[in-house]
Amino acid sequence: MRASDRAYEALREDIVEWRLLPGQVLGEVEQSERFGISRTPIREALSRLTADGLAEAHRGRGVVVSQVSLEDVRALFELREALDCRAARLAARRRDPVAFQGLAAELEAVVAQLHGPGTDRAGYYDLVERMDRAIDEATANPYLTSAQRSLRLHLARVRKLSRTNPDRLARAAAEHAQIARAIAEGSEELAEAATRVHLANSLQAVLTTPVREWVQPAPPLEAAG
Amino acid sequence: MRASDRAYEALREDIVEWRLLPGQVLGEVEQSERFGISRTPIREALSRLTADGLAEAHRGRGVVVSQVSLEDVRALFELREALDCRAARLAARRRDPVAFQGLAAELEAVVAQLHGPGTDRAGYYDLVERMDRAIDEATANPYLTSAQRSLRLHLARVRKLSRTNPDRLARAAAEHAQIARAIAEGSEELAEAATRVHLANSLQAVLTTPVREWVQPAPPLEAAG
DNA sequence: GACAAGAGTTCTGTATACATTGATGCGGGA
DNA sequence: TCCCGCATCAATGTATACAGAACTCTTGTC
Repeated sequence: MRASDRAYEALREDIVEWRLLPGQVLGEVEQSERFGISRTPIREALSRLTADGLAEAHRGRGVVVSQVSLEDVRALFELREALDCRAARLAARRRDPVAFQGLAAELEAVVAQLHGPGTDRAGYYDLVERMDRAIDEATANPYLTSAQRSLRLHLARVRKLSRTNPDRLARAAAEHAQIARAIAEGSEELAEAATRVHLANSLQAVLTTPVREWVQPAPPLEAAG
Repeated sequence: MRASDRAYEALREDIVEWRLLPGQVLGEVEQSERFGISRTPIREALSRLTADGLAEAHRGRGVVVSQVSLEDVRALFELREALDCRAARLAARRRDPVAFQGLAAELEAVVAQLHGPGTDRAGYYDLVERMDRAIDEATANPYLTSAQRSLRLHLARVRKLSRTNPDRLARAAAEHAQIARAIAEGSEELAEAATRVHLANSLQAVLTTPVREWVQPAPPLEAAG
């Protein structure tokens, strides 16, 4: 694996996991010393982060981690509605029924399990990721999948801001199961409707959950680390 | 302006304008000699092209211009329907009425002019570009705009494949005028419907217009020029 | 004659040195 | 006391050298 790939993925994770806060300056020399590699692969990593929208190149001041505001959350969910609804329709049209029946069954099991004592967040999130991949595969549209990939990066960052309520987790799983069933049945209308319901509830949950701070304070100029 | 920016834009134009054909290998040394700059800014330019999807990094064989197939056209228009319809709705909701009334009037003038003797393609394309920007501004959604920017790059490349029929040009202008009027009136439903009509007709036009070749032949290994 | 193994060559990936540009802080003047 | 301008400096932008890997051509063997 290339050094630039390692640096890119590490920095991306740091930003998504809020270990690197918005406004943080990502100096080339600083990061190259941190990873023990030269500036060249760091430059490529920062370039990719900028293309992803996770960072912005400020002329003369280098690359800084991008801000996330409440307005961004609205904008992200607007784009998500456009992409997810279309993806759900296309997936329902071209899906492998068995695959989505399986996902629906697994999701139902998670719903039942989340109503019990244990809360297996990791298992649920893994299942959602598999369902996203299954939808991407079913849509058979690399351009749509590419747009989704970029969008999910930002959504993951926003999601990490607030701790999802356990009750909401169970309801989200039930909504995902509904989407999977609709796709398995091949009903485009129902798949889109179920997606709309899920997105509306998800946005509601994000907006009503207490978050740390939407607008991060100006970070210290000296590097954290 | 940075050398890497110049190289990126020049290469991007070359790909969109089909001066660089799919499968063409973009060697770092070759391109650096062509632009008279070193490999470093060329690497950054190629990296951006790869992020755009206009080129692909082949392990060991460098960066090559990406292919465009009939399947890609279908996929692009599927994504376009998702993005453009949502953008039209949002623009109708948040638009500046005067701006879109002005665009509608200009488009009507172009329609009348295209029905006459002269065919001012450049003027029409410039007007469409201004309308795209106006919609981007009205949606007030940087993530949606970013997705549109990427998509339009690929669409421009596809569009250059076939010469648009003059009759189709006039009808397309009329459809654009319809969209602008709907947005100016603030009717989300009508804006979306008009967009759907335009996209269906555009796709139809692309698919029925004789094109050079959808699948380009394997390019010569030696660089062209 | 065909296939496989090896050496040569050419490419990418990385490191580092140099140039250039923008930021910062100090001093002078209004 | 505030503002403008210049010098200093630090960080980015670029060039180039080196290392490693992949492809290709050649050669030998079956």
